[in-house]
Amino acid sequence: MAPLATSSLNATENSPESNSSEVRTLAERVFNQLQDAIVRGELAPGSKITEPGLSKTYGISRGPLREAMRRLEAHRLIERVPHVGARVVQLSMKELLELFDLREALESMAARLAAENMTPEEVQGLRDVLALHEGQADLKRGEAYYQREGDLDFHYCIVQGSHNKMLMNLLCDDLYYLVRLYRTQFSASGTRPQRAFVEHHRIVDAIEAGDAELAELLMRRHVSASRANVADRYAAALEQSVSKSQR
Amino acid sequence: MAPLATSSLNATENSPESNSSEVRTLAERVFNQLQDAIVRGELAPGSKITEPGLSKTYGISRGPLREAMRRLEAHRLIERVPHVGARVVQLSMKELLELFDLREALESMAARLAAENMTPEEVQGLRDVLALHEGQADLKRGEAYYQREGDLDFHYCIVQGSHNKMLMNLLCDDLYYLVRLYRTQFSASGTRPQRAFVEHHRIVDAIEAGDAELAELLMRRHVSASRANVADRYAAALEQSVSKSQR
DNA sequence: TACTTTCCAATTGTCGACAATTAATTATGG
DNA sequence: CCATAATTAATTGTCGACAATTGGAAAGTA
Repeated sequence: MAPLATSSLNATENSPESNSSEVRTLAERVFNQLQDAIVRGELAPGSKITEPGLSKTYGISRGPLREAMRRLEAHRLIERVPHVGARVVQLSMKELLELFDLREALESMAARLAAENMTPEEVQGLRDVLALHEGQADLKRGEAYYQREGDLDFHYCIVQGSHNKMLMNLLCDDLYYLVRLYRTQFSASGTRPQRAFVEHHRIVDAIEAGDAELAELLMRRHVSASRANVADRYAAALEQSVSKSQR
Repeated sequence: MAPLATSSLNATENSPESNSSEVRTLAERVFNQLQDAIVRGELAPGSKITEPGLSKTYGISRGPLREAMRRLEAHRLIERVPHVGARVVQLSMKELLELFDLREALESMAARLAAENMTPEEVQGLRDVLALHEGQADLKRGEAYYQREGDLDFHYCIVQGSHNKMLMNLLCDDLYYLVRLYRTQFSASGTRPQRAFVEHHRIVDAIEAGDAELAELLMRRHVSASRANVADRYAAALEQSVSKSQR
């Protein structure tokens, strides 16, 4: 399995109409487009989306559109109520922290399995990904590396390395889209500079050494620290908005 | 949140047409029917299901039927290929073991959270469920308690007790249907008599005591033991079929 | 006979129209 | 003026028909 060449994740093409050679059906294409629009924040969280509206916007009939919406619902990117309509999900902080708890349990497991099952080629691919990110501008500027797409590429690779298909489906097909969504919803350009990057390296070291226990532990800490950081920043923002309203 | 009164799980009505007062749409109803048919094994694993066929069988048009099938696909009960068709999933042993790994990670987490968050009323509900099962015939006969629906009720309650919505969705809406499906596919009337039942009691004890760490550990062991049991039985069956073919 | 090519039947994908339900608006009475 | 009820507009649910794609069957050739 080849390592991810670029920071584009999964099969999430960029908006330029995604090459039609790979997308075999209309519903699939509009699903990708909608998914992208939601994750990027172009469709505001909580906003109501209507079938005739989208039907006109994307120039397709309601048939395939409904199919796309069903898939969005399955991925928990929208919420539907029978006979009422659909809205773009709006993650509360509670749900966001729940999401982190899930990631902690699942990704630590993924790291353990990766340490047991990853091939040398796959480990090298992991290192390549890290090297690639290392050269990127935003990391050099000491800005939020771990909050960017690149971070997910790393986690993505490890999940692939677990060789557990069910886990791959769960994390990559379901949860990671929510993670990306949150990053736009909370405009999380967080500041946890090189530390996350160092942690990534340590995790890869453990995986390469085949130390499953250590890899699991390090990944659990890594996600947990990320969670704590998000919670802290949220508490701080809340504090600030409170003091501001008292002024 | 009231404990489950009976051994019927979730909203999975029995085949008797599920009362239409709760099901608001045709697609939803046929989704439930199909789900039931698959989990019960009435639709053979790996068999191809065709839209016109089901359309006639259930007496509805292809529109809502496709919607139901999309939901089945999201729950991983069927697999669809564009322009080709859909088949009922057929779990390999490898995937089944992967499923158990997932459950181990997620349910141990659920047990920990349950120990932290469950209300006394909910704990009482858990005890009621166990008491209910204790009186059932199949347990008394020493038969496979942990392989029956009742077992899932127990796990279901604990997941609910975690008060983590994301976790609840993941386990109850996605994975548990697969677990039930496996039980019919592998005709797993396994023989792990009262042991599982005792383990259940120990877990509830830990939860009631608020001992999160212990609850997590016990649940992890419980699922792991169940997994090992399944793996052993499979290996034995394989061995037997091999020696039989050599005869 | 074996292999390729052509054709056809069946299934899936897409569309537009109609029915059912909901939310909002207006009308009505206290 | 407010609350309640009837009406209306809009949206979702459902249906049947047509177009596009696939897999296999039949025909043809080496």
